[in-house]
Amino acid sequence: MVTDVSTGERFCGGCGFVINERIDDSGPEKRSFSKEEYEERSRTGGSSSLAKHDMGLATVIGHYDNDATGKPLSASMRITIKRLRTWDSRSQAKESHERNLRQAFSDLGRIKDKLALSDSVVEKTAYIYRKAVEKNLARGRSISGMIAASIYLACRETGTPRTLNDVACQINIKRKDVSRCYRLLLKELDLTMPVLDPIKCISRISSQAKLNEKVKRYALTILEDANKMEITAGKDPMGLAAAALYLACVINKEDVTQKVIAMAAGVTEVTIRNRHKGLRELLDIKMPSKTNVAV
DNA sequence: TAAGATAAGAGGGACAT
DNA sequence: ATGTCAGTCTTATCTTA
Repeated sequence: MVTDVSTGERFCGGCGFVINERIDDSGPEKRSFSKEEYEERSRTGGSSSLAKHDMGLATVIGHYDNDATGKPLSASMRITIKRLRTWDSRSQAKESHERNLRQAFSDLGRIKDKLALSDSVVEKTAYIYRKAVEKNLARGRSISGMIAASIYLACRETGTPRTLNDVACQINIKRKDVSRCYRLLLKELDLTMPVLDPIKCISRISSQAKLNEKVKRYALTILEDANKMEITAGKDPMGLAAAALYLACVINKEDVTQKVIAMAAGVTEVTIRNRHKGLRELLDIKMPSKTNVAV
């Protein structure tokens, strides 16, 4: 059992199931939500403003504290009705949410194997997806898109190396749809994803491409310099790391092609070339005093 | 064959209207 | 809310060493 201090939720540490929510979760936000829901519903049967006053015939409980004849309710009755109203809207919202979750989690189960996800990633995905559904972010969007974004998010959080492309391909949807949902989740759930650490990128690429330690360290110093010169802003960290590694290879006379590194980094050779060019210009400024290496 | 160059196209952020 | 703009990355094709 874990308590999320920021939201006050208590949830199972094992499966991410939310056991109970904070009581003032149903503050002003909730009221406006149920009102919308309300008008939406009442529109199915004629004029909306009339439907709201249809003297108890609607399937939802009206939000005016009058009785059938229009007279105000007594204080105690008002409280009773208020509670009924809460449960009324809650049960309706819950039901559709549950349907959505069932569908989503059955999808998740199928995808888990395809992407070789660990259990903890799956749990995290489920937790994220639940939050998304609670916030009504899933409405009007495809379940697969949201579940894909949740998976990607969970991977990023747990440091599981899966690219946006990996996820999108396995779920059979377009990459851009996943990334759209992903960004939405980041924004709406107030999550901040640390920018991919170039250092981690370097070790990942070099292990994938089987590069030696020396090159790795050299690439790191290149990246540090690049950071100081502020030419890294807005660039794909993977591409940057790949270019630094490539440059380090060239300088150290390692026989590694751009293609190998590009494959390992998941970027194209062109990107490596572009970054590579920039890095070389940087080195030309600062190299001459140091080692005089032919490039 | 690997590396470099170039061009067209896509997706997204910033900013103004 | 919608359109425009600059910058990035990708794909594809051609040239060069």
